[in-house]
This record gives sequence, C-alpha cells and structure tokens, in this order.
Amino acid sequence: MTPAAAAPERLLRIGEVAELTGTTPRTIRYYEEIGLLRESDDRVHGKRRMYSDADVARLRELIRLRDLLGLSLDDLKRLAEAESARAGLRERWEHAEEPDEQRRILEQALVHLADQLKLVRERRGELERLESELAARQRQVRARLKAL
Amino acid sequence: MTPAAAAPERLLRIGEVAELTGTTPRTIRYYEEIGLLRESDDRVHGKRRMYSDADVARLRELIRLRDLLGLSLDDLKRLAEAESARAGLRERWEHAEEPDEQRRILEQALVHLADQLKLVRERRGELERLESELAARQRQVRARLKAL
DNA sequence: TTGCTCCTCACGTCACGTGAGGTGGC
DNA sequence: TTGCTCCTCACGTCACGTGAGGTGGC
Repeated sequence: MTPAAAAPERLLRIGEVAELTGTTPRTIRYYEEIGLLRESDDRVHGKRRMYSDADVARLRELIRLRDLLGLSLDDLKRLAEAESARAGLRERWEHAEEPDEQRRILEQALVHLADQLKLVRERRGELERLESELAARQRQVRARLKAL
Repeated sequence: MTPAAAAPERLLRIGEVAELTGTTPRTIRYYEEIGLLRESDDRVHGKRRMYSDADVARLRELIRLRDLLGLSLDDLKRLAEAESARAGLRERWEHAEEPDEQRRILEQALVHLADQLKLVRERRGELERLESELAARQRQVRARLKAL
C-alpha cells in the first residue's frame, strides 16, 4: 500500500515542532496555556502532546506575524479567532447555498487581507528607509577611505 | 542677535521627548536605569531630566533598531558601546595623526555598517515574502469573487 | 536496563505599565 | 494660588527561561 494510500498523518512531538519552527517547547506550551494554540482535547494530563503538519504550519504563521509585525500574543489571538470565525462561516456556506452569503464572506476575507497587507507594507517602508540611510553612510565612509 | 548667533540649545523635558519618539516617560527612565541612555550627570536626585535634540535623535535610533530588527536592550547596549568606542577613537585621531590609524577606524566602521545592512536586508526579504504570499491570496479571493 | 524526551509545578527575568504619594516651575 | 508635569519607590504584567523532581516510550 505504498502508492495511492492516504498518508497516515505522522504526528510530531513538541521538541520536533519547536525545532521546525525555531522556538522552544516552553513557548509552545505557553501558547497553549493562554489559548493561542488549541490543546488536542483527547490528551490526558501528563501525557505527551502530539502535533500534525497543519499545527506546525499554523504555529509558523503565528511566529512570523509576531516577529515581522511585532504583534502581541493578544493581537494574534484576536486575529486567529477572527480567522476561525470566517473559516466556520465558510464551512457552513461552502458549496451552493445563498451566493449572497458567499460573496459577503469573500469580501470579508478581502478586508482582512488588505489590513494585513497595509501593516506589512508600512513595515517594509520603514525598513527600506533605514536601509537606504545605512547605505548612504556606507558610501560616505568609502569616499573618505578613498580620499586617504 | 536673531540671525547668525549659535542656537541656545533648547532643552526638552521627558514628556516632550516621549511624545516626539513615540514612547513613554517610564521607558526613557528605564533605559537610563539600565545604562542604555546616559544620565546627564549634573542632575540632582529628584530634579527634572532634560534632553537635547541629539539625545532625541539617539533615542529615535535605538527605538528603530529595537522595533524593526527586534534587538534586545542588551543587544542595543553592546551596539551603542561599540559605537561610542569608535567615536572615542575617531576623536583621538581625527585630524592628521597616523593615516594608518584613520584607515583602520574607517574600515571598522564599514564592517559595522555591513553587519547592520545584512540584518536589515534579511528582514526585508522575509517581509517581502510575506507580502507576496498575502498578495497571492488576495488575487485568489478576487478571482473567486468574480466567478460568482 | 539505560538514556532521552517528555511532563507539571513554580520561581526568575526582561521590558516595561501602573498606581501612590510628593515636589517644582509657568 | 491652582493645574500640570515631573519625581521616586514599588508592586504588577507579559512572554517566556530555567531548574526541580518525576514518568514513559525506543
């Protein structure tokens, strides 16, 4: 059953997830503690946490927004809740059913994407300004070196 | 004496500095406490702190590196110490004196600038990847909207 | 069986926030 | 004189770090 069988969904342990995402087990447990990551509800207290590839992708995304945009864990929580609310709606109205509702959901997603893009672009602008200032100073120092 | 007189060096209070730099007085006092900002040594305990325009520029730079590059206050301190060590050297060998030493100092400055530029460019690359991913998702949602 | 990774408290730390209570300059 | 901003403790908080002591799967 090597070829076309459904992949058996390999589960990862917390240490592997930490390494894959560039964090620590402690951080992952903390994110679960504050409700940013869901606790796989079939787990018994004291037993090992197990994670799917989807969990890893989700954590990666959170870390990216945290580091690149400087969002607080509270921001991330609100963001994730809004996202899963949209996902819930999407599920309910997925195929067929009221095209009006489908349109409304997609438009909401667009607003959300536009918000995030705005943040990202502002940050990029600031970084570019910093970069060109540093580059200018670099040219200046090089010119002075040549003048010797 | 309006025109060519040396500007009387207007001094600012902590609240004004906080507003100009987008922080809080508490943060400025904390930076002083850990030695990231120098305490203007003529100040008597309990009296108001006063800041020059140069102090404001310095604080702005620190905040920029903190926010855009995610540096810790310890990183910033090391960075500032290295910078002022270079400034000290520069002062000693400023005009004339051993051109060999001048060259060495300038080359050190170049290394430092290259290090910072590397960090800035890496960050910008990450941000650009995030941006293009978001833009792609935006196009996808728009296409789906049109398909309705 | 022996390491290794995992587990749960629980206290420590970094970077400030937030009052409490008081003093000083337009 | 009256606000307003400033001052110094000092405790609180957010986002984890760091052991202590113990259990479980190759």
